[in-house]
Amino acid sequence: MPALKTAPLVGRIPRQCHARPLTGYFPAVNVTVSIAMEYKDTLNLPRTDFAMKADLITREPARLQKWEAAKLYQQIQTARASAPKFVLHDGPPFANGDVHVGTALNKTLKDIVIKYKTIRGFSAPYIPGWDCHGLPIEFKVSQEMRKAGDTNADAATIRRACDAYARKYIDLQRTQFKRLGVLGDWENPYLTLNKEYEADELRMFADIVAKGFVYRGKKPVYWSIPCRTALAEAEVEYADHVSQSCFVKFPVVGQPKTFIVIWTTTPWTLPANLAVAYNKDFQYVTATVGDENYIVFRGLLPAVAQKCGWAAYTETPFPTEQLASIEYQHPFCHRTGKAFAAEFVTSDTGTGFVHIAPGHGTDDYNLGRANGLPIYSPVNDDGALAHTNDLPVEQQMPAELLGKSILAKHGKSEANEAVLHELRVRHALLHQENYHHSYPHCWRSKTPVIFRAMDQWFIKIDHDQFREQAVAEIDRVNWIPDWGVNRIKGAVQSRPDWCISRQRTWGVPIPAFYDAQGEAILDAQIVRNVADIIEQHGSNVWFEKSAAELWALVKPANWTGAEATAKSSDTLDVWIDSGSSSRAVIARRPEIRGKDKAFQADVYLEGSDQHRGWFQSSLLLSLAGNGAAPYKTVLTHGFMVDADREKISKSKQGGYEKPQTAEAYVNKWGADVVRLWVASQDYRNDIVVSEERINKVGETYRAIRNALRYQLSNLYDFDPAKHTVADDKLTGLDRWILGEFAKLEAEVIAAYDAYEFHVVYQKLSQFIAVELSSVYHDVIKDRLYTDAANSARRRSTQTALHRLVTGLCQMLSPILAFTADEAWEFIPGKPTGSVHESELKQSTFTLDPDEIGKWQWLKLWRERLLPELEKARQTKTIGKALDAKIEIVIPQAQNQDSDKDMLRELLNVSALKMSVGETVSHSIAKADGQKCERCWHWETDIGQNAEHPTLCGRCIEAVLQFKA
RNA sequence: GGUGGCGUAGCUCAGCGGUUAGAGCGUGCUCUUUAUAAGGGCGGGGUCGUGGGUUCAAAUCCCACCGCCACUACCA
Repeated sequence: MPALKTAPLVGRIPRQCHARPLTGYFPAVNVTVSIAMEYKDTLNLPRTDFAMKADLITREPARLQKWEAAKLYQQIQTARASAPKFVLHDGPPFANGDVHVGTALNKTLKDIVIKYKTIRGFSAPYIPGWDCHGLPIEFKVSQEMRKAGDTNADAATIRRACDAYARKYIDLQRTQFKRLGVLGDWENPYLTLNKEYEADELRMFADIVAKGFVYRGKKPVYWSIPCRTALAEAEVEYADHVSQSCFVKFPVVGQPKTFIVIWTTTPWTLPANLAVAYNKDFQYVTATVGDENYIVFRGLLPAVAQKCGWAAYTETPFPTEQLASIEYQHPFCHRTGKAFAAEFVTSDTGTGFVHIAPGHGTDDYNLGRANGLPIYSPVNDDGALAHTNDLPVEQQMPAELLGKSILAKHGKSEANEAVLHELRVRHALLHQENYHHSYPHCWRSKTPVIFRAMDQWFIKIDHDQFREQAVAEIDRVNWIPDWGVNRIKGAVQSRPDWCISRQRTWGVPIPAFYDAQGEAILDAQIVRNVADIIEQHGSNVWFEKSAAELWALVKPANWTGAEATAKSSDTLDVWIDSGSSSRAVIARRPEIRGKDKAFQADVYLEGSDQHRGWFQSSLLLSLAGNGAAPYKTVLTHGFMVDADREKISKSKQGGYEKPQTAEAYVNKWGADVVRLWVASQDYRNDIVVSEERINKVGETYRAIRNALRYQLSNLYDFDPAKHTVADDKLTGLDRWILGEFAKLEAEVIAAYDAYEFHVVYQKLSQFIAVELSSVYHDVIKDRLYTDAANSARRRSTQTALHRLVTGLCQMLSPILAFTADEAWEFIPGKPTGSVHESELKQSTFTLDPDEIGKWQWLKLWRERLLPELEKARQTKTIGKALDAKIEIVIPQAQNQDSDKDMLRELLNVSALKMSVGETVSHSIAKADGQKCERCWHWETDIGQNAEHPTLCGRCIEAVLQFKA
């Protein structure tokens, strides 16, 4: 119960009373200052310990401690044990670094959903997770070990260090997430490094292996040179890049001085050139320049001529069908190549001929395969040019090129330079220029990736109509916003086979073996056996034991295949880790297990980049391994962007001056302001991060807080059990606000249900500013303060206030997790200890149609008369509204005295006269009579009581009751 | 290049075929000192991205374009 600030003492003279000569304010009344203050003490002025100043920075951590001590999350779960279930499954953030604002946005949105579902009576458990494996951690750890002088650590040792590193950041991030007010089972999160998780992931993998999805193949994959590993689609991002593009002459065999002209942006792939592609629908021409003939696509000849500086040339048609039999000499290798028709050859850039290196591009690979070319990729793991076994050595690149590094340093790539030099000395280079375009980069090292063919494990997307099934499954899911469906469909429809092997140590091992011939052995039963031993010992067992030991442990009893002589050292793509959570978490944890389908959650909620990331990997794995999508609804949000609308990326290079950690924002504004800011903007678009915007949200926060404070402060003597007034006995004004409030509640609930939190924010803040602050709260001051404390009218208004503050706290609580709970504690007779345990049931309060009509009439008059009062104020006829009396003339007496009183109250004037006349009119004048010392109304009945000569009749009654 | 999203007052958002386009915040002026490091009132502020079209009527539907953003694509 809130402590009373001051006891209402009659007769006691407060200290401050001499601060101002009050006599001037009470004209025609001969009183002393001390008596004036005495009457003030008979007013029911607001009292509360709910502070005006939020002081979130200190108050929020204290409340957090309180929640933890009370085990609030567990209490809520227990209380909702038998309630209908709502499961939001957490996408695991990466266990590295501080919590970024973008991650904070995501977690806050999830928490708003969970808290809303909980307050609507659902059982909505939240099990947070972390993604623990992967390159960034391995990088950091290897770096630290190198600094410490340890350069020769074995895989198991590195992995133990990675484990410790991940756990350290899980602890750090857990603290930061909690600080945001996110409630959940923080003591039992799911971690992709847990051995139970790894085991379930491998069992899922085993199912997919058993169904024939997994194969080993040699095809071009994204390769990150610094990371020395293959990458998946989800691990590349696009960035501007300057390529050293060039136009190159390929001499045609048997036709001296005649060349096919190709254009490439990657000169380093020329040593891998095995063919040239053309488009059979194009018209080609021979351009003669001096004594040389160049074959190009006719439509591009002018552009090529301009670039290559051909001042004058003649043009003769070259029959396209002859291209099929043409043979050309590689410009610097001792081999020849052929031309093949291909549809992907376009007419907008280049020459109409595409240089084909089957080991370095998807189109090239497919064309090469179709025409029996070797998948030749003369690049080693270091990203340097090298010979391979695919071609006779004498046909491969000259020795000068060997060892040249492809990776650009200071804008120059050794390999490109060397190839260009080779072309120049052989007079094969027609033109060279920088070409600006966006190019895929490694998401971790930020360097351009290369396409490189090598032996990898893949999941076959077109296995057994799987791609079509996936697309069909996508249509069964509810995507919010609905354009998300196009995103993921596009991603699935166009994606190549999934390269799932990584040449790294910090990950779940691919439990494959090799026989003496080097043939890979991947068997579902073996994978399951490995899962079992990993569940016991953790995945390090794979790295600690020898191939022979492992083989003995996991070889199936009825094995008839080849004997293993070596084990795989590859690990699984981390997207397999997090993508397996439907099996390893949803189906595993009883509190979130699905009813119809054990592995299926109600909602996934992540940033829109996850359409090609977690949404996709989860869908593909769950569909392949479980038979259906792991979610019913997928909610997507945009990103945090700065004032210039640039994405604030976690891994952005260059960095920001200001730290973009959640902590920085929370420490400056408090979690509730951050949460309110998140809620305030339409998260389906990007969320703009700027001081200006957060500060504005801070203003709204203060308005909300003040409204709650005003309501609480006027309930200090209200006991709902004793004083609640029945609906039909409430005054018209109170019924009106409750009617408005019921409408608001319906709108807010609808907005929450549609996950449109910015609408919740708008509706709530506007209701507080318009209906409450400028109308209701302003009008009820008079009756709350001056009526007798226990009068029916005052209790009626308190009944309304009590309902308002209760409902407001509940509607606000998903967003203002701390403040709503803080205010809740001050509500007399609150139904539960914390607002987060309470249940928001939709109100059934409605106004009668004639009441609604009456209020329309009243509001119309209020709108009409307020500007008139302002005019009177400006001419100094009155100061405040109470100094005025108003007369209005209406056509017919459709309203009774009570309506007249209501209008007077709504306008806060001392007197209102209503009369019937021909035309509508109104007039404003200074009020008659004298100003009552206590309530400041101007009344004509002042001075009728000898004991209280300065009071009006109403106040005399109140004061007499007060004394009694 | 392709696909998608967005573009309404300084800011955040409503409105999504029908009266002079709304709200809050901010801003200017002002009242109040009984929510007081609070509260009230009044005012200013918008070619609803641009240009066409459909319609009696368009911010709202259609088309084109412009701008911003995201995704996508080895432009070889």
